[in-house]
Amino acid sequence: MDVARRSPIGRPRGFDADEALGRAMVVFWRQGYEGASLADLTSAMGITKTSMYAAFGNKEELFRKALARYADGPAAYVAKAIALPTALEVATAFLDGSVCASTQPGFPIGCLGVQGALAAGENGLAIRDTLAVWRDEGRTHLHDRFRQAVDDGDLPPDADPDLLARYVMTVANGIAVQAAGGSSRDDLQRVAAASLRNWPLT
Amino acid sequence: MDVARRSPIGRPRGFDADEALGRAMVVFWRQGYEGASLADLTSAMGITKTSMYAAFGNKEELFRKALARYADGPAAYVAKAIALPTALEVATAFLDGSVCASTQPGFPIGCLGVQGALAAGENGLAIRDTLAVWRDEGRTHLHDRFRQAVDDGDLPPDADPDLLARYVMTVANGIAVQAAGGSSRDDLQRVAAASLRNWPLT
DNA sequence: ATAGTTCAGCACCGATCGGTACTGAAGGTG
DNA sequence: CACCTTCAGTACCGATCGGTGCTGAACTAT
Repeated sequence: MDVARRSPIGRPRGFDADEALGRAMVVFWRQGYEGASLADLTSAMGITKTSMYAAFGNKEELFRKALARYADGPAAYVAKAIALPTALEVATAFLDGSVCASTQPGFPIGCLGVQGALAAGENGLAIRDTLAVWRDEGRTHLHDRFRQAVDDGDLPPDADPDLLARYVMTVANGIAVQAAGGSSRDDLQRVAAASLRNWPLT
Repeated sequence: MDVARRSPIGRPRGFDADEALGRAMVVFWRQGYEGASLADLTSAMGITKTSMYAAFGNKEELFRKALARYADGPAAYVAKAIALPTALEVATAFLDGSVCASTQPGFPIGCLGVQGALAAGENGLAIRDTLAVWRDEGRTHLHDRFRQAVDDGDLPPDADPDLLARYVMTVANGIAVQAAGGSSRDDLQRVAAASLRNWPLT
C-alpha cells in the first residue's frame, strides 16, 4: 500500500466527489429520501444530473453512500460510545451523542437514520428497509456490548442485555423525533440524563 | 338540536365519506404524506380524483382530516390515558397505548403522527409542521396532567412535570420508530414497562 | 501530434405528480 | 312532470419526477 496512485486516464472530474456527497447527505437529512428531488440534490451538490449519475449511480445509490457518510460523520458517536469501558458510560455517551447529532448547529435537526425514510411509497421502500436494518444494527451493537458487560461483571448477572439495548435505542429514536419537532438541545439532554437515572433498570 | 336533518338538494354522493376517509388515513399512515400519491389514495378510497376533491378539498386537507380521524380512532388512547386517576396510571396507559396502536394487526405499523411526515420536501413542509404541533399538543397535555398530579400530591412536590412529560413523549416516539422498524409488540411492551420502573424518575 | 478515454452540458425521454374543466347522469324540490 | 343542484367520470392541464442519448470538450498515454 501507500503506492502513489496513477492518474486515471481520461478527463478528470471537475468537482470534489466527497464534498458533493456531503452536500447530498445534508439534503437527504433535511428533506428525507422521497422529499429530496434530483433537482434539489444536484443543485446543492453544484453538479448536473449527468455528473451525479456518472459519479454515484442513481438516487438510491446516492442515498446509500450518503448514509455511509452519515455513519462515519455525524453518527460516529455510536462507535465511540460502544468502545467506552462501562455499560453506563456506553449508554450515556450514546444518548448524549444522539442529542448532539440531532441538534447540531449548521446541520438539519433530527437523525438521517430515522427521518430519512420512516414510511414511504413504493419508490422509497428499499431505502426505508435499508434504514430499518441500519438502525437495527446499532441496536445489535448495543446488545452485544451490554452482554459483554454482564459477562465482565460490569452489569449485574440478572441484567437483560436485550431489554437494555432496546430501551436505549428507543430513547435515542425518541430523541431524534423530538429534535425533528423542534425540541431544544437542553431539553433533550435533560431527558437523556433522566432516562438513565435508574440504570440498569433494576 | 336533534332536528331531523333535511336531505340536501341535488344528487347525493355515491360513497360513504367516513369510510373513504378511513381508507385514506390508512394509506397516509403506511406511506407517509409525500409517499402517498393521489392515485394511491383514491384507489384505496374507491373513488375518483374528482370525488375526492369535491368531498375533501385537496391532498393537504385530506391529510388533516385523516389526522383528526386518527386522533379520534387509533390514537384515542391518549385522551383515555390522561383521564386516569394517577400520574403513573396515565404514563403507563399512554405508553401501552402507543405500543398497541403502533402494532395493531390489520393496520400499518408505527404512528401516523410520527411517520406521516417527519422530514419532507417543499410540498410537505406544512404537513410536517402540522404533525409537529400535533405531537407537541400531546406533550402539553401530559405536562398539564403531571402538574396537576403534583398539585394533588399524587406526585412528590419536587417532581418535574415538564421533564416527565418530555420523557414519556420521547419514549412513546421511540416506540413508534421501533415499531416502524419491525419490533414486535411483546418487545415494545417490555421496553414500555421498563421505562417506567423508576417512576417518577426520582 | 494522435489516439483513446472520460467528463459535463444540453436536450429530451416516458411516467407521474397534484389539480381541474367539462359533460352527462342522478337525485332532490316544486 | 319540469327544474335545479350536485355528483362522478373522462379527459386533460402544466409541472415535475427519475433517468438517459448525444455531443463536444478535456485530459492521459503513446
